[in-house]
Amino acid sequence: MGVMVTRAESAAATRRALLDAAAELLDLGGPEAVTLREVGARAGVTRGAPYRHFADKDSLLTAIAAERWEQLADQAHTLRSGELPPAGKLRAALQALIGVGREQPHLYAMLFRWRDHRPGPLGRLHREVCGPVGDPDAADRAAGRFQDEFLRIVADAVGERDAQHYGALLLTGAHGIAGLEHSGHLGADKWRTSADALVDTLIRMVGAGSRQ
Amino acid sequence: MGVMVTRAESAAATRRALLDAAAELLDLGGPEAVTLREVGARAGVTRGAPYRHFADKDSLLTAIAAERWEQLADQAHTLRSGELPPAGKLRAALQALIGVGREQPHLYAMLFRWRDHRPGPLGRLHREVCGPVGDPDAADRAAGRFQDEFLRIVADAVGERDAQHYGALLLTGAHGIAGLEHSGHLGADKWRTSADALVDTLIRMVGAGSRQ
DNA sequence: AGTTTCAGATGACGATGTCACCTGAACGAC
DNA sequence: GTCGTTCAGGTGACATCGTCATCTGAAACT
Repeated sequence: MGVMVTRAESAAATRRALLDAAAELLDLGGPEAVTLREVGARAGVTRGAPYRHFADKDSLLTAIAAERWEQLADQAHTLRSGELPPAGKLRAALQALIGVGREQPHLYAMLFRWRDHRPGPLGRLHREVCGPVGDPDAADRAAGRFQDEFLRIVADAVGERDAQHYGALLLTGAHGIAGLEHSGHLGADKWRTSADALVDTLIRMVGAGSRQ
Repeated sequence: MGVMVTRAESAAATRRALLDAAAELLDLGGPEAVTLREVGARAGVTRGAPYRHFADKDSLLTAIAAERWEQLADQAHTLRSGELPPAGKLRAALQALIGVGREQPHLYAMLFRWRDHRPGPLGRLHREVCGPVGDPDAADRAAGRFQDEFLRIVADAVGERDAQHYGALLLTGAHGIAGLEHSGHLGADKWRTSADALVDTLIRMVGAGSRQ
């Protein structure tokens, strides 16, 4: 790891610093707190520098989500080839997702955000001149990779036949648990239960339902 | 319905117009599209008028969510005293929630938003002088009313014993289904299923699980 | 060495949330 | 009925934000 000299190395380092700074700000105060000025300042550059690496603010946030999806996909892949029992793998995969929602709620919201895929009114043209800066579909592909891994885990647990239906049921279930836990609508005294208990019940029910 | 003359009537009409305009803009383009200037313009007033009726933009959006929760609570109440079979009531209640997510996704997101309960850095003081303008806890109370009604429906369907646990499971399930349907992560070819099918499976499983 | 490329800096613009201040009409007391 | 009060709404202003056009200096290339 020599000193940064080449322009490519320097640019790559800046891009990484921008991503890290933006991710930190996202965790702290949500998308609203991710101002390009503050991101640039924390990365040691100025306001407009991010536009050399990302089409706009939205692309920067999407890139962060893409990296997290990659992590989750790798984690699921490792999990799949592990030695846990099938139900245990299911539980671990769902808990991994819920864990993101618990520890990084703002980032979690980005993971399941509507993909606007906005072409960019003017930023698009600007990027066409300066060349492409990032794959806007990267997040979708990474999310797809996680879903594929998860689908395999489900198939190993409940069989290939209904893996898709039950997989969707488990995924939506975990997503809802993460969402209501975060919004505070679950921790109230009204529902005397916990996210962990709900996940376990969900897995148990799916297991029972698939065996009959 | 005479002509508006009294100041109270005029103010109430303006408040209603502001809520309607904001709700429309919210449906069209999300919270970002709800600009106080445009809301004022559609309500026939100017920029700063909303501050006479709401502490800030966030309070306006919260008031919209509160009204929708009221509707949902009333709907659930009517449903509870209806003649549908218990499982049918469950299905209708969950579908009502999912329906909001399907037809008014931005509003739906507001329903389950983290309640910041921000006291308002300066707007709070301003409101203390001009008097309170709206109950910031109204949304929470209305949401609680819906949850109470739903909890009763669940208890009628699966028994009082595990109503809380299974109620939470159903609610989180529906919430997750609504969320993934909206984000597009469910409609993909990967998960060959539908929101309706998932809801039915969920209810069937809960019914089976509670009977054993 | 001279030319080109390009990451980053800078100035500027429009939009937005918010506040302080102002205005005119409805309201209450007499 | 008159007069002072209250208060819904209008207006100007400010800070902040995303974004774009333009500029600059150094690395990269010939």
